[in-house]
Amino acid sequence: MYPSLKHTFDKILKISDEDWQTFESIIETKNLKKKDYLLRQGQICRAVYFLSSGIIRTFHLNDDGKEINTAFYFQNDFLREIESMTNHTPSKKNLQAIEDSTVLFFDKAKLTALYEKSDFYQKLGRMILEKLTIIEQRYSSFLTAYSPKERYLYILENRPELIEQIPLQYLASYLGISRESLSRIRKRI
Amino acid sequence: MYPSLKHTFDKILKISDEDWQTFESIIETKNLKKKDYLLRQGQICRAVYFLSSGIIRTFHLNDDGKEINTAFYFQNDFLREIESMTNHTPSKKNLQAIEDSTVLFFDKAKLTALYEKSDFYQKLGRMILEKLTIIEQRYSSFLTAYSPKERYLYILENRPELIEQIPLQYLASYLGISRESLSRIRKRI
DNA sequence: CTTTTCTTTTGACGAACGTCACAAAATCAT
DNA sequence: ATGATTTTGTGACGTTCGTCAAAAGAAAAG
Repeated sequence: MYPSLKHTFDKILKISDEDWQTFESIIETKNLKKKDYLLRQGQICRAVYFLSSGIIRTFHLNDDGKEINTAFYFQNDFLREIESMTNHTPSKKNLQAIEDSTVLFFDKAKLTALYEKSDFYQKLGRMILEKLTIIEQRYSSFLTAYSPKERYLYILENRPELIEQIPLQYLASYLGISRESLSRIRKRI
Repeated sequence: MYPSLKHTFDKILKISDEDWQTFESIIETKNLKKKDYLLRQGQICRAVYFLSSGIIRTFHLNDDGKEINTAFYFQNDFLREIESMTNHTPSKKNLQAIEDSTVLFFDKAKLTALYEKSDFYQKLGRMILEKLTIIEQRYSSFLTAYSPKERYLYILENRPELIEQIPLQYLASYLGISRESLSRIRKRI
């Protein structure tokens, strides 16, 4: 079961049959229709999520009540909603399906129990976090190092799936600009 | 020895005398004069750093050759230069002292050996990474959710030490704007 | 197929930004 | 102390941005 998750684990740190069997037993599944929420602002996040299929976005509302998108997830991504889960605090962010999606999730309490059982999970958890931290660092460099137009061109070059599959109104705030400005940047090619 | 590091550890995860003694044995120290580099772009980062005293900045050059500052570190901060260390790839970033600084560093190979010895270090490492990831997530939200002026006001309110102790020319790129624009925002109060 | 709803584009306008050049102020080194 | 260097502020200018309002286009619902 869950071959794509197993494959994703294996790429990070080869998982033994035994460890995988134990891990499989804590996996739960959730199906989301387009526009369904996986997590809402204010809720406490109690699980680690792995996107099995579909597309999910992270967004929050700024002081003006405008939606700010800070992440888009595709197949085989781990969702980076660490703050709420780690600190047991209400999430500032929403996780919402952009397309019908299937999410695997691993309950935090069960995961903690696994951490005690075998070193392996602890190590895997650390390595996944390393990857997530790197992604976040790259995103903030991306936002500070480039102008709006350069950011769009960068995405066009390096993450075309965002432009093809994410509504432009969502993508705009991810690029740090308004909907209309993104439209005009696209026009200027 | 190293009371502030021990205290910082304890706040994250209570460290036993035994674990601390083992850990102490791998600690090394580096003193930096103002403008000295702890790490240069292109070098491979081989240690985790903890800033014992002083101020350090992270910056890199964008395509126009302009310096982009993406982090400032103060006393008792862990430095977030994860990508190069984790992936053994040349660093894209520079770590440079803004003031005379003392850095504790923990060699990656020695740290890995500790990870094998006791679960504790593995867990501590994971928890530190969780904190670093949260910081990075907040920074990117900060950049996308607020206008340049709002970003300055936010820093003024929440991180006044940046405005007091970081040269404005460095702070500007951290806020995602030009030196001159920051100067004008300050003028408009 | 048609209507409704949602998304993207366009126009107009004022504000803010980046850039270049230079001036003023502060800091450093001798 | 004083001259050199670095940092910060200002002026001018063209460009791009955000906003509001409305139109055009695409997608969803009946």
